[in-house]
Amino acid sequence: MGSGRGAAGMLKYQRIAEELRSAIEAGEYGPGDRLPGENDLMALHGVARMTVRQALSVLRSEGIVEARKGAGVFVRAFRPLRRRGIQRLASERWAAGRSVWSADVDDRRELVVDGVQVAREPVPERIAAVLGVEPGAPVWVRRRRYLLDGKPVMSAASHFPADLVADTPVVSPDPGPGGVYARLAEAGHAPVRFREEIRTRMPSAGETDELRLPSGTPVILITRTAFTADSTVAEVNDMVLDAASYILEYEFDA
Amino acid sequence: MGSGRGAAGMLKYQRIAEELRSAIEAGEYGPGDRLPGENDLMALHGVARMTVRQALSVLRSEGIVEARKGAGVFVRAFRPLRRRGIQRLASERWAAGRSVWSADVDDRRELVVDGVQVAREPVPERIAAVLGVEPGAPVWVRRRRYLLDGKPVMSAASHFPADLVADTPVVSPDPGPGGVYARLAEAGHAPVRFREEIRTRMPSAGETDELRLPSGTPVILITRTAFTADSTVAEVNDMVLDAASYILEYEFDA
DNA sequence: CAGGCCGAGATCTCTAGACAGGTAGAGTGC
DNA sequence: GCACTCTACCTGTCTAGAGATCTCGGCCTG
Repeated sequence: MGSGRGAAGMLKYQRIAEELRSAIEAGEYGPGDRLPGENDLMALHGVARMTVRQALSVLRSEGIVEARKGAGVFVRAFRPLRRRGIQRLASERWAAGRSVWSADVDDRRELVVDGVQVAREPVPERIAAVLGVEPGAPVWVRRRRYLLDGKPVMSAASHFPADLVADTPVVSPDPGPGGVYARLAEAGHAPVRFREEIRTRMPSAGETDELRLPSGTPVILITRTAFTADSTVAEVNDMVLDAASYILEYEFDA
Repeated sequence: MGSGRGAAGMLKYQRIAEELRSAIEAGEYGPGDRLPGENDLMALHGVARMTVRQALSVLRSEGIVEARKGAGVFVRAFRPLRRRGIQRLASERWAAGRSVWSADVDDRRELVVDGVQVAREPVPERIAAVLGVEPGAPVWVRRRRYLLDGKPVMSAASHFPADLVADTPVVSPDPGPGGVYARLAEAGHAPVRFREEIRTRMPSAGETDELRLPSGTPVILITRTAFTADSTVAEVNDMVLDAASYILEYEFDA
């Protein structure tokens, strides 16, 4: 048969995708509901399996449905956290001994830290210049993952210049109340200014794996640089967030 | 043949995708270069066309490759703009009569405005609550698109309460030096505080169309709310950015 | 030399069928 | 009532082939 513009000027797989999409938008299928299966759609539209699969792959890559092998195709939900970029780093917060992250969760949902690892590693090239150390020089790296309702929503790797944090609680797995910023302050390296750089792209295979992302979800990359009063860099924090789990917020004066 | 784990524990299409991916990362194919075509890959790996296509679709959905029908599959480039969220809205800037957007382009590349439209429209539901007007009430909407080297990288729609901007240059296509914020200030509604909310997802069909996005590129949604000194909302600006064209930056004190 | 035509080659769409492997509910046995 | 097995169903992978449609460079004409 080949292709050729179909009846309504639309390709078959586009027609099927469009029909399902508008059914979802109309609320016929709510979050978590199962869509008709491949076999149903084949019979319903009189097309081959691969055509139905292409229609479903459109919806998957748009991130509005998620296929679970052996079970079916399901409508995805969007229930993001709100991450307040500026207030959460206000110094009263970490000075008071509260964790920086408690500012993230607006509902009663809980972010838990998973698998903290602290190690001395050679500095990645991209970060060496920002930290102001020689490429390949050792830095301290704190890696951890954050789970929401058991699902990973973010992974982070903080990089500290080795001479700044050696023999401080910053390099112990549990840095104590107020987090690493409170410890940095006690060591005379209080962060006074932050820069956050944000970009977004589709995840690499490793990121998909680590955050257990369904296909069709982008990741948000945030690189935060913390500056001390004498303009040295105390930390470079590389974060990878599940885009479907976050809304970022920045509030500031003109 | 069916599937079943292949030789190296990897599926055929994954093996092909992985091979191409690492060749790209190794620099064998630079930005803009053409990859081997479907027929070449079929012959080279001894697989069916659909299998090669699935491999290429993995790379496309990762956004590292872009197919041009009739021509081939090409490696994509990533040359983003830097958008400084806070400095660019500092009041000295628009008071001095400079356009807000000149702060975006760091290189010598130029952002040009395309197709400004100003109209009175019923307020979208999502924005009504923020603006503090009745759902469906008329508001003034400024729509425009921004092009970089002829390619659209962002579209924006600013919403103003009707009573605030009626009979001001804010609702004329060309608001004059300093942009709409300077005009709002002259009308006694100078923005003194901003909130930007950021989220990210795959684009809808309309967004793909308007920004001419290749598949595999997410969009960044920024909603900026501008507050005046008496805490009323002067503007809600809904922006859609091509994620491959932007790095966002926010810099602030602890 | 400019401009249009044309064809080779590229991707895109679609078919019909097959097997692999995961899921979840029904039914069975204790 | 509980745990286990079995099975029908579902998605994932792959084949071999064919027509549609777009691109781009070469050729030919004026």
